[in-house]
Amino acid sequence: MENAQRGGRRRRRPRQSDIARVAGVSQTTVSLVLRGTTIGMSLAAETRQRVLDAAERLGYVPDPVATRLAAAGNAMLGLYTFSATFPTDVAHSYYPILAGVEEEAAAQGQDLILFTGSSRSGTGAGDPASLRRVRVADGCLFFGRHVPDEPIRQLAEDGFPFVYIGRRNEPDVPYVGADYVSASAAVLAGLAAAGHRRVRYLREHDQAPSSADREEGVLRGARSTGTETAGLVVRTDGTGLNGLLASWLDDGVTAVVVEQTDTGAALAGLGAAIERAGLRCPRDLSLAVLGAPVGARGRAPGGGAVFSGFDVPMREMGRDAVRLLLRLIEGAEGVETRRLLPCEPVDGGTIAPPRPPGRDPRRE
Amino acid sequence: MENAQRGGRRRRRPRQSDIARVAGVSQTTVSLVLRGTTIGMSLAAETRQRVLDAAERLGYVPDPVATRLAAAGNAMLGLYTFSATFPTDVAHSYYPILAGVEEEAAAQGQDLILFTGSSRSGTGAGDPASLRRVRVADGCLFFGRHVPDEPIRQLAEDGFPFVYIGRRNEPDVPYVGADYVSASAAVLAGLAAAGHRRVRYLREHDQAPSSADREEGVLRGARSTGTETAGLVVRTDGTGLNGLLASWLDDGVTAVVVEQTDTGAALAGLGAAIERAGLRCPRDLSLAVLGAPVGARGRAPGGGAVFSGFDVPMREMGRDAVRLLLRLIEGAEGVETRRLLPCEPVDGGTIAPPRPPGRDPRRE
DNA sequence: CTGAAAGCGCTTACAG
DNA sequence: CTGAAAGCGCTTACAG
Repeated sequence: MENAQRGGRRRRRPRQSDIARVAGVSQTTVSLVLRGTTIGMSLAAETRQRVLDAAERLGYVPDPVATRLAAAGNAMLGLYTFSATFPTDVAHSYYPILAGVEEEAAAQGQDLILFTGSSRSGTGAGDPASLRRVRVADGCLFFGRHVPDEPIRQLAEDGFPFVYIGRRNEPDVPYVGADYVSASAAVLAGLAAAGHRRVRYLREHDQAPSSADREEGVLRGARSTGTETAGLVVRTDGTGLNGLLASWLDDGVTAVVVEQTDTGAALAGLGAAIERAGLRCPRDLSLAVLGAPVGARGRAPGGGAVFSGFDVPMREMGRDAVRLLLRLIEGAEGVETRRLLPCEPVDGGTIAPPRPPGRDPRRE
Repeated sequence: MENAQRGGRRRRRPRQSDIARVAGVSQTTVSLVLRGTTIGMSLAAETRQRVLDAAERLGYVPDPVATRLAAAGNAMLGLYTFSATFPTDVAHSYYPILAGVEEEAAAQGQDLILFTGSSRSGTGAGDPASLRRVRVADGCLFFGRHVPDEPIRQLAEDGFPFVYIGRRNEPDVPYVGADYVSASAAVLAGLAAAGHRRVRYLREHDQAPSSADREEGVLRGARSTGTETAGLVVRTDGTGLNGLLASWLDDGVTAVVVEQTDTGAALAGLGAAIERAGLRCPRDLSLAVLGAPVGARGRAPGGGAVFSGFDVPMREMGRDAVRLLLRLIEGAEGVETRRLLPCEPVDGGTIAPPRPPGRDPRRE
C-alpha cells in the first residue's frame, strides 16, 4: 500500500483531458463517449473502446460538481433534514424513513447526499446557505416537521426538483405523506365500536400538518360515530398529566387517544401518569396511539402489550418519495405529485370495552 | 410558487456579472467584495457599498456549485458500507456509527455522500465500479466486516484519503476501531473475580478482525486469571445450541460469554436455548456479551436484565473516523492513523457467583 | 484600489 | 465520425 496516505503527494485526479491525451482524441470526444450520449451516436467503435480503456486505466470518475455546473445530472439525490438526520435523543424515530430512502435510491442506482447544514445550527432551522448547497444533487428530498418557506420557494422558482416527505399545505409542492386523517378517524371508529363514548384526544402544541391532520381525523371520526366532541381535544406539552388524568377519570372518560410525535412528549407524559395512578390498560382505561412509536418504546405502560392505533408507513414513504423525485427530475408529465399513503391499523391490545360506569379504577 | 416544477420557464438568477454591470465595476471586484476576501482588503468603501447594494437589490445568491468548482474541493465526505447502509433485518446494529459520522461531519461543515453501490448487489461485496465512484468525495469512510482488498489498494496507491471504521490487518491502512482485546480480557477477569473457572466462549465462524480480537482477549483474560482454556472457545452458526448448552451444564460450566456480531446469530441461538431449558440468568448461569446489542434486543433472556459485558463505542468511532479522515485530506503530518477506542464495561446484572457445584439447574 | 485573464472540469451546439 | 470553441458561475493570481 505504500504510505500514500501520509504526506504522500496525492496524485491529481484524472480528468477528461487526461484521458483524451492518453487515448489520442479530443476532450470533447471523451465527454461524448463517457456520457454515452445518444446525440453523437456516431462514434467509431474503435475510438470508443480506446477512450473507455484509457478511462478505466486512469481510474476516471466524473466530477459531480463540474458536471452539475455544466448542467447535467450526476445520479445523486439529496436528503435535507430540518433537524439532525440521526438524532440522539429522539429514539431514532425517523430511522425507517432513511432506511426507505436509502433502499430505493440504491435500487435506482442513485447515491445519496446527506446535507448536514441543518443539524449544525442548533435551531434545527435550515440556514439558507446550507440549503442552497442541495443544488449539487440532481434533486432533493426534504424532511422535518418545521420547514422554512422562503429558501424552498427559491428552489422551486428555479425549477430545482424536490419532494417533501410529509404532507405540506403550500400549493404545488410535491410531497409524499401519510393519510393521518383517515387513519385517525378509523381509530375513533374502533373505539366507538368497542363502546367508548367519552374519549380524550391528547395532542401537543405543535402546528405541523401531521398534527393538524390527526386532529381533523379524530374530530371527523368522533362526529360520524356519535362520540362526544365537547372537551375531546386536549393540548399538552407533556407535563401536568397526573392532574388531567385524574379529572378525566372523574368525568367518566374511558379511553384516551394520543398523538405520537418526534418528541413523544404527550405519550411519555401520559404513560408516566398512568403508571403513577396504577392503572392497567385496557382494563381500566383504553388507549390508542396515532402513529406508532418506534422500537423499544412501543410498549404500553403497565402491560407489555403493543399500543393499538396505527403505524406510519415511514419506510414506504421514503421509498415512494425517491420514486417521485426521480420522476420529477426526468421531467415526466402527469405525475401525481401529492401523495398520501395509507397507514396500517394496529390492533395492539390496549383497547377493550369501557369499564362499567361508576367504577373508579383508582380505588381498587 | 408558480408551477416552476413542471416545465415552467424559469427566470435566470442574477450572477456576479449582473451585479457588476449595475454597480459599474468588474466581475472580479464583485467577487472580491462579496467574498469579503482578506487578500484584496483594499477596496474603496464606496465601491464596496455600491456592490453590496446592487447585490441586495438584485437578490443575488451565490451559486454553490460554481463556487465549489472554482474553489476545488467539494466539502463532501463519502461513506461506503459493505452491506446495506440501513439494514432491515439486522436490527439497525450499525445505526450509532452512522449517527456519529453524520454528527461529526455536520460539525465540520461537511456533507456526506452515502454510496449505495454495495447494497445494490445482494452480495454485500462492493463491485469495483461503484467503489471507484467514491472518488467524487474528498475522502471516504469504509465500513463493514468483510471488505474486498484490491479496489481499496488502488485507492490507496492513488493517494485517495480513506479511513476504515473497524480495525484492519493490512499494514498502513488508517482505521478507527474498538479495543476488543482489552475489553474482552476484562470481561473474563470479571467472571474470574466472581468465582467462575469453567467458562465457554461462543463465537461465530466469521473471520473478521473484530471476531479475532475478541477471541484473543478472551484467551488472554483466561490465562491471566487461571480460567480453564481447554474447551473454552466454541464456534457456532447459531444452531445446535440446545445440545451444546446441555453438555456444558453436564460439564459444570457456570458462565458463558458470547460475541455479538451484526447477525447476532450466536447470541440469538444461545438465548433461545437458555429460555428453552428454563434457565434463569444469572442464578443458574452467568452470561456476558462481548459488544452490546442495540435497542430492544439488549435484554437478557428470561430476566429483563441488561447483559453484562461491554459496549462498543460506535458513535465515537464514527465521530473519530471523520476527524481522522479530515486530517488525512488536509495532508496533516504525524497523525496517528491507527486508532483503537476503549470499550465501556457494562455491569448489567447477568453475572453472579457460580451456582454451587453439583446443583443442576435443570432439575428445579 | 480595480480589472483583464485564466482556470475549476465538465456539456453542448456548431463546424468540419 | 471528430474537434475547436463557448459557456456554466465562480475564485485567484497577476497586472496595472
